[in-house]
Amino acid sequence: MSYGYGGGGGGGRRGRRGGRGFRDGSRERWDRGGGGGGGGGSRGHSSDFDQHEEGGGGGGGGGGGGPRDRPPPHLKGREIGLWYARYGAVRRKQADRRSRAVVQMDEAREQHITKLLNSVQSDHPGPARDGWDGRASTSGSWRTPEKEKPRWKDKDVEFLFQEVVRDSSLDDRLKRDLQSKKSDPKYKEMLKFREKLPSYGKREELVKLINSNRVLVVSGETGCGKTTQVTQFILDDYINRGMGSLCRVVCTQPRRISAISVAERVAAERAESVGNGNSCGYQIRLQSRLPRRQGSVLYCTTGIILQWLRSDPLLSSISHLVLDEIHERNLQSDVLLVIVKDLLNLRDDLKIILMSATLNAEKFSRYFDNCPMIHIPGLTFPVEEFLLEDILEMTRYHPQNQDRRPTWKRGFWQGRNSRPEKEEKEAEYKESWPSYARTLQGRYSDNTIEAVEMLDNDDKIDLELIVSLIRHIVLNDEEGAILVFLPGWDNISNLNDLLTAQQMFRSDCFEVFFLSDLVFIPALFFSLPPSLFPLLCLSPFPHSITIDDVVYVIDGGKIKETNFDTNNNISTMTAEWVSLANAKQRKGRAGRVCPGKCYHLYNGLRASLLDAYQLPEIMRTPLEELCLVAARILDGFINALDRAENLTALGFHLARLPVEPHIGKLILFGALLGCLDPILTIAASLSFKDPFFIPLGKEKMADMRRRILSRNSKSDHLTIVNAFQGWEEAKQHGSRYEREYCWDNFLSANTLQMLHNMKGQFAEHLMHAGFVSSKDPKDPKSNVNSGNNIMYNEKLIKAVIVAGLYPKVAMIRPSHSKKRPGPKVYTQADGKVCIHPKSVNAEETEFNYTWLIYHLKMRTSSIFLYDCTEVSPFSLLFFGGDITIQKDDGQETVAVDQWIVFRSPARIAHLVKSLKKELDSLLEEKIRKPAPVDWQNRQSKDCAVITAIIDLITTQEKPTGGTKGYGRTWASAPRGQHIHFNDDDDDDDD
DNA sequence: GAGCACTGC
Repeated sequence: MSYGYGGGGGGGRRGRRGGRGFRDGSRERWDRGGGGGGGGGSRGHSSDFDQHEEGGGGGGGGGGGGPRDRPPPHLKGREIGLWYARYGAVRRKQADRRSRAVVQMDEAREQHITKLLNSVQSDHPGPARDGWDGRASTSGSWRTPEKEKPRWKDKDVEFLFQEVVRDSSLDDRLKRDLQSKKSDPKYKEMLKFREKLPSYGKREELVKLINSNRVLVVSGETGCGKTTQVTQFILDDYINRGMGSLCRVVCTQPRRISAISVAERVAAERAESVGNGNSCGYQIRLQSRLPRRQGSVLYCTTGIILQWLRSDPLLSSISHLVLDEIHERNLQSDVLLVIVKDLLNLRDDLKIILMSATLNAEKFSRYFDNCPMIHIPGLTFPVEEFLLEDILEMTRYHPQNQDRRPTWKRGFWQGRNSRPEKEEKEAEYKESWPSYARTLQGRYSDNTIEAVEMLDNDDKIDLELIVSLIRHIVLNDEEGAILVFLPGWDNISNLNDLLTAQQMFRSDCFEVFFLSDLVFIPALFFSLPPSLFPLLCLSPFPHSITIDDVVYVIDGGKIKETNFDTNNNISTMTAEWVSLANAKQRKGRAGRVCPGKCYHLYNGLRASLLDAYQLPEIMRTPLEELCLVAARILDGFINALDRAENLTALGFHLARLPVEPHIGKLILFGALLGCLDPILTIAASLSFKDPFFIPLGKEKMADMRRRILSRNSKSDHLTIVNAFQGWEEAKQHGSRYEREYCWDNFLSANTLQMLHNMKGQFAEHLMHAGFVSSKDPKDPKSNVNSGNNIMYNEKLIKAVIVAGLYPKVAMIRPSHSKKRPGPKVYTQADGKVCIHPKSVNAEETEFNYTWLIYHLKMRTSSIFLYDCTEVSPFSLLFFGGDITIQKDDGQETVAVDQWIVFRSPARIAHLVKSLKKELDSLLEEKIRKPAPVDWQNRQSKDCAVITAIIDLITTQEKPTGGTKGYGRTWASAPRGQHIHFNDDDDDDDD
């Protein structure tokens, strides 16, 4: 008989899901250390079980040995399942207790640390404050760092602070230049093109409206030329009126790539090169080509403006601020809108131009007190639309292979909505269905009506239907490219497989292209014949392709959406129904050059229930991220008002780093603990993206390369450090080696270069703040503890990762299951979670310790930890939360935040706790008065305490390695006490 | 066994 739920199992499992809920079920499993040892007692109505527990549990030799425990014979059905569930919980608790790592240190260290503590503790009488991250402290030392940091001294930015001052000789020169341009053949040719744009026809009206209003909304679809023309109209109007020097237009773009390409386009239209002090330039993070200070147009990302606001809350150097693509409702553009509205009260000379798609232009006008709007027509051809029932009728398709499993057997989260509004929508849909089905009768065949109903019962996109539709178009319609919108890579890959399996699509006349950057949704690009698309075939940059050749659009009806589930406090990413705005945008992809057709894979009822727009990002984002944006802006305002004393010292520094708080903390610790270079690599990749890519079909190979690069570190973060170091080395040997290295290891050279640049930016910040003495991340003075070129200090780096990312901790329980390899992982809040398959730890079976630290956790098909690093007890004790020392069931333990429990003699635990207090107060002091640690002076208190801790972390925890299950060092699970779980034991959680 | 999309003096 197998362990788990036999006959009554299904019922038990469903009951747990439906009844008390996922989180309650999992929370029970946690041994909270302090909270009463006997787990069974609190819920025990089953005396049979309790007796049994006492009899079987005390043996101590592990569960693997004796005869299998069984439920008492009088229990039946569901009771048996419940008995096993409780039995399993107690057994796990016992096993966890047995498997707790032992925290110890050798006698010499113990004496050394005792002595050290005696010598330093006299320095400050009171106990160290709770935690140094500001959670509990209200003490005065948390106030602003004592010396005010100098303002940013970069040349590029300095001029932005200068107010626009009229310069009449410049006015004259700009006017003469513009006049002479009119005879420049390049300019004239460009002008011919510009004059054909719909926005050019509105030139005079636009200029008039901008000059006579403080805020103007310009609406118009992509392709009407508003992004490239409106800025130029403003500038040229000023120049022509002899006041060019007073004009400085800044136009924000949501994406880096568009800021560059639009600036290049505008420069070309003005027969100039971009930047170089000319009339048009761009600025994005770590990359800029700046125009002249006065009489110019600057395109930049929205984030750049948000950063400027910190130094110059009034944006005093700008005369016109143009916010482009605000209909997208990005987090950053929404935040900027709020700020701009306030800014209008402080600056009566600032002009604001909001550019949006037509769809929601009015909303923005209303937000700005019904400011005037102007509409620019687009240049599009009519597109005929079809709904699911039309498609089924014309293709005579009948669904096969429908998922007929009962709903509860499908994935747990499938069909579950994070937001209550979506549940309501579903209910409304179900209620309206019968009457809608009646309206179909007579207009459509019975076959179609039945098929619509069948497809309605399934969440998945029917890819066979898409194949059938593509066949129909190819056989019955005019020639033209077909663009398919699908919500994810797996859909695209599967559709590609289905298509290429068909004889008719294997001929040379057809070619399938993948575009991943198109309108932010992976889309399958299907065309005939391929000769129509030389760009597609030749261009190494898919996003530079125009899709003017698309005549047919197939809209799968779904879009991937990130959300934040406030009930369970977790980020999610799921495929949801598109909004009307999405559908319209997809439809717009057909008919760019001739009339087109658009096929939506949802029925008329669904169409009537679609939301007008997606919920804006600002409503779907975790508060942490929002607060950060707000804090950074407010920091700028507060600073300007000289009230920075409200920020803690740590907050003060974190607000200045262009990263989220956890990563900022990581960076500061990397500097303070002298291992800057590797930590900055990790920080850059966590805040941007990891440099690995996984091509479709090469997953296994890519996994293998990553595992090799991990060098058995059990760490995705160190894998990235290794990859980065390998890349730096390869680059030194020349670009051919660099290319080969990247190719062999599935690395993106572009991403690695970006990481490199970001590291430089971080180091520069640290230097300006006073934490390090050089802006070179590799400076030896910043890396005294990094290790050497051949071997970096793996253990210390892992400890610093804990310092930055804590409390994002997960617990590992071993699994020796053959059918499901890899560790079983639990977090305190979510219960069982999965390590994402791209992690090097996804299938790891040999861990040295039982704790992981991670950065990104998201719920998609399951709850995944996307990146993780195995970490040691000492690193959690010194760099985690509050330490408590207590006895648990006779065991002497030391725990971090009551949850992460180790066995440790009380004597040692107290020593560790005192040393951590010293570390906290020292770090607090360092952050309050930033200064590089003086590693030369080994006698200094800083150095002595930090060195003692580094010594403990690096020498007192030596896993012997090479064994299965837990590490077998005396600092980990003691010999002879390995935990044995049965192979079928991993069936107990969801 | 899985990868919507962006962004940061």
